[in-house]
Amino acid sequence: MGVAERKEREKELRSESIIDAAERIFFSKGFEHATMNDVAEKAELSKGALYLYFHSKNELCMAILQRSLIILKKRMILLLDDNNLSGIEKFARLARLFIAFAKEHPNHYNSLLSYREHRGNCPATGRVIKSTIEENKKINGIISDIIRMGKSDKTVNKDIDADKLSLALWGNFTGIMPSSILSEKVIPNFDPEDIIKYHFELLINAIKA
Amino acid sequence: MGVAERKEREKELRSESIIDAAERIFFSKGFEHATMNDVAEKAELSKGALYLYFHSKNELCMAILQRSLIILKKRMILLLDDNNLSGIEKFARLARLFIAFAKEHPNHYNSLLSYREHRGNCPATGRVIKSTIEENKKINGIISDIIRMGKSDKTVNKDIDADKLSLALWGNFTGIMPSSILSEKVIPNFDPEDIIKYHFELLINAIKA
DNA sequence: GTCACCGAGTGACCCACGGTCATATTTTGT
DNA sequence: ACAAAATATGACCGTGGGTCACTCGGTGAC
Repeated sequence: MGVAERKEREKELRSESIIDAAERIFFSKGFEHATMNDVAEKAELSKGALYLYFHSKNELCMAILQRSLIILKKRMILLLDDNNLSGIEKFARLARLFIAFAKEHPNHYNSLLSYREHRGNCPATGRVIKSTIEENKKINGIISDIIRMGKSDKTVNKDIDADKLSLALWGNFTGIMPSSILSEKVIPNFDPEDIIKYHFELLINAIKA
Repeated sequence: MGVAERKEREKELRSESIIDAAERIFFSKGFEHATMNDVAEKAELSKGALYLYFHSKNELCMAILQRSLIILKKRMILLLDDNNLSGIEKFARLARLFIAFAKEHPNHYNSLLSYREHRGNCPATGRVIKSTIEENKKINGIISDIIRMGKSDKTVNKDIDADKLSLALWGNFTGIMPSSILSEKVIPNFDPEDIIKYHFELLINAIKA
């Protein structure tokens, strides 16, 4: 009697295909100017059906954000598991990883930045919010692990607080890039990559053993 | 014939009083849930009149954001002009200044974080956008000046790039705090202050002469 | 003093859009 | 075969940003 299981699977698939549609619409028109009707049409469903899967436009957007975190996480896991690199080297590569992610997935990177905008309008108890937080937790965990790895192999100063530094880095990632948008008009030839790289250089100097 | 001048002044005053009203409404209800009718009522004007002064709800919000930058700038100028402190000491106090600003003006700090949300929907040529960018430029300038001051008085390593570090710091400020909102549920007893302070400590270690 | 003019201010109105719900359709269990 | 349950529909609603034809009072020319 696998009917319940099959239904579950199908529900999951529908949900994913709605997110697919939402990504296309939101990424091309922008969240503000995209409508739920647009999404419904792209998903080949009626508008009402969307609300069987997501509480609101904002929650749908959070689902996209969650995907972004997963993409990023996967890349980070590859880095974490690379046995040819010392801890401090992995740390250094985080800079490149962040930049590459933002360049290769500009829309997903963008979605990360509007977290605040959507979070407030989602029911805090919803499954989407919960699993998004879960992903974020994992990402912070991976950064911490990399730093701790550096402490183990003596390439990172043993007094460094892995958890705090991990959070600071995440702040940089979600802060420097957008602030660059504000600054792009201000500083001629401004290059956010450059800023991130420079900042990492300073930090590496500060934490190496 | 001071009529034109008087009218200009009055127009300026009206504009400011609209921003006053908008601050009260937006800060108490949140941008999303506040309506232009609310603002009009608080400003003792009709809704139509608001649009004589601001192109859109988003532009009105940018005007608030600009105020936030001005408040922050004033505090930074006081620090910059303090003759009792060395360059590196001023740099160190920036951490406290950021934290104090965010604590004492939580709503204004918040408004800074929604820059991206509003920017896209304002005419890029509007006076509000232009003067907001101007303020941001000044703030980055002040941070750079502080760092350069440190290089002059030999408390900061002469190889430090003041402009890049300035942008990195601004990114931290607008990144760590909001990321803390995401993380608050993740890390028990998470304290964003702590993260900022810790991050500054590392940087100070990295840049001191 | 009069009067045409100008621009600030008004608020009824438009309409796009998020969200709902009574109803229809399909699937399931017996 | 048929009822019950699950899934989907789309007309409809309310809200709220933004507009515009109009009012009104101060201004300055004569």
